[in-house]
Amino acid sequence: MMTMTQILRAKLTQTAADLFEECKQQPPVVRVETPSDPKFGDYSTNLAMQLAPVVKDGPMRIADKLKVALGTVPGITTIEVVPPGFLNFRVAASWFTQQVRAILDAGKEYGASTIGEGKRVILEFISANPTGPMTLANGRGGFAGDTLANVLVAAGYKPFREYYVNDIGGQVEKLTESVIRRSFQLKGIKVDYPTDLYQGEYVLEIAKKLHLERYKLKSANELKQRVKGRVVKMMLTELQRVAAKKLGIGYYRWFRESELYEQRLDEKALALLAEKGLIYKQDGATWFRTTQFGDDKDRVLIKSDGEKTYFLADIALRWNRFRQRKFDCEVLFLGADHHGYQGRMQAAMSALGFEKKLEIVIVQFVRLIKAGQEVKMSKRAGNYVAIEELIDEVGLDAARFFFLMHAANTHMDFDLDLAKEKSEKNPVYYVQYAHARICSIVKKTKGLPTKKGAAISEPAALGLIKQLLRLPELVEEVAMSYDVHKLPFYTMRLAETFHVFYGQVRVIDHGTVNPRALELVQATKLVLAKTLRLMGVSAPEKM
RNA sequence: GCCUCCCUAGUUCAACGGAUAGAACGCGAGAUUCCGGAUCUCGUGAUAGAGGUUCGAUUCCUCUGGGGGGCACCA
Repeated sequence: MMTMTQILRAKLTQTAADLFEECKQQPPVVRVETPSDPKFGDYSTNLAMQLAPVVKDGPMRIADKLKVALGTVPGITTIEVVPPGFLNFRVAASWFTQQVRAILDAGKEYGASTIGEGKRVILEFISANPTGPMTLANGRGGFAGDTLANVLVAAGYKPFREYYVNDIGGQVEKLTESVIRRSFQLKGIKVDYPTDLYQGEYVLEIAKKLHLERYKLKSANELKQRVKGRVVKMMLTELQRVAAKKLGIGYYRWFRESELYEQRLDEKALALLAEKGLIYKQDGATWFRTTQFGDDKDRVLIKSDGEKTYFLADIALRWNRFRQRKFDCEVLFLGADHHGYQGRMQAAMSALGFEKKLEIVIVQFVRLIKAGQEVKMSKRAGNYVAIEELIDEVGLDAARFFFLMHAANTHMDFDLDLAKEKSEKNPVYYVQYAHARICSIVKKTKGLPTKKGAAISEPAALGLIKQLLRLPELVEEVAMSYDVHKLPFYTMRLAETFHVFYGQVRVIDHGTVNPRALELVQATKLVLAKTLRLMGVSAPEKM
């Protein structure tokens, strides 16, 4: 089903091309909006103003020409030209009311789009090191990534959720060392515990579960090797539990860094870069000339001690994703502390011929406020609040909604003391209440006589239909911009519009049902539930 | 010092370069003899400062001030 914006966009593009020579060569990008103020019509475009510098004429004159050339458009009753050059369209009430039927007919498919063209896109998000509990920022990135994946499905892409596990390397070594030392301490053996080891409580818990005394040790090194494997496994299991059970995120795959080395993809990546003369040795280390691709400085791939950097692994990983597994593109969600990583990563992509395949979304930190004071959090020091605790406190729906409301690139504050109180004032309940109310109404209409009602044309009803019609556009918008925060704002708007409608139009009137109003309410339920599902938030029947 | 993100109402956040800058919470005043008052209606109140580009700037550019995060052979 075509939305009115799609119809108008197509019409206007064609008309502009017919009218102006300049538009034949390069078709203008036509934007059609739904103005907030009804006096500007139901739909509006600024095309004439955009065209003014191109065709070198006044916006008002262009708007007039467009209006005349457009002629009549089905469903449109009037076209107004308004200074400084807007074209405002008014839609027939009958067209709107017909759309309700169309939404219900589309059912679960309503809002779906084909702009994705079946492209396979891999989404990597969270990917916190398996060295401690997930942070609030991890959760924030996780909700955004998961939601975007849902939207991409609706937009016709084939998304693939992946968690990249750094199961080897310095951080894992450090955690293992931490666990071993804690184990000794548990047995009453005095060992020192340097401050650069992991300080969190969870290290003790792992140490308790490990029962180190059962190991028959030959050497400290052997102990470490055997413990390491188990520590990683325990941490991984824990992360998987939190993701699935607490965050409500289902990953298709947990990809281990060690898999890359088992497949020798690091060597593959090195060979490719060497072939292009992009590698050199200095001070015993192997360097990659990322400066040739706009990076500030060259980067190390293999350290002088023979250890491979995560950067090398990340390059090998892209080879795996784009060449071996043939993904068309990737969206990578990174914490703000990694933003300096973008330059070298994109440089590597250019070097390997993967230009524009990798899109990086930087998710800004969550600042925790406690008793009016900012809490400085550090994973190593163990003095931070895990996302799991927050969800236990306020519930998954409230947590997801709250985090999703904030655009990824803005810093956000989270007041922990107000978490509980805030959860009751969380707009998610406002939205869910609208859904529950609708379910209740629909249930009550069962078995009641139906009144022969004319089409509904109350302003509140038309306003509600207009909101419902926004969903398909929203899905496309979010799929292209990754602005998932638009979803919760849309549901709030939709719920509000519904509540207003509820106050003005009766579905059940003195024991009889107005069938047109009932249809509209059912369509609203469908759209509300669909949007909430995209966000991973439940749509309760009652609350 | 260099790079980057942010600065909008008392608070937390919205607004592809468009028309009167929107919500939520807070505060103040109202609304229901029938569908869920976790609702609705009205009021309160903001673009950090100075320039620039533009028909038009919260949005783009420059400078200033304030805050977050980077600037490793860590991730």
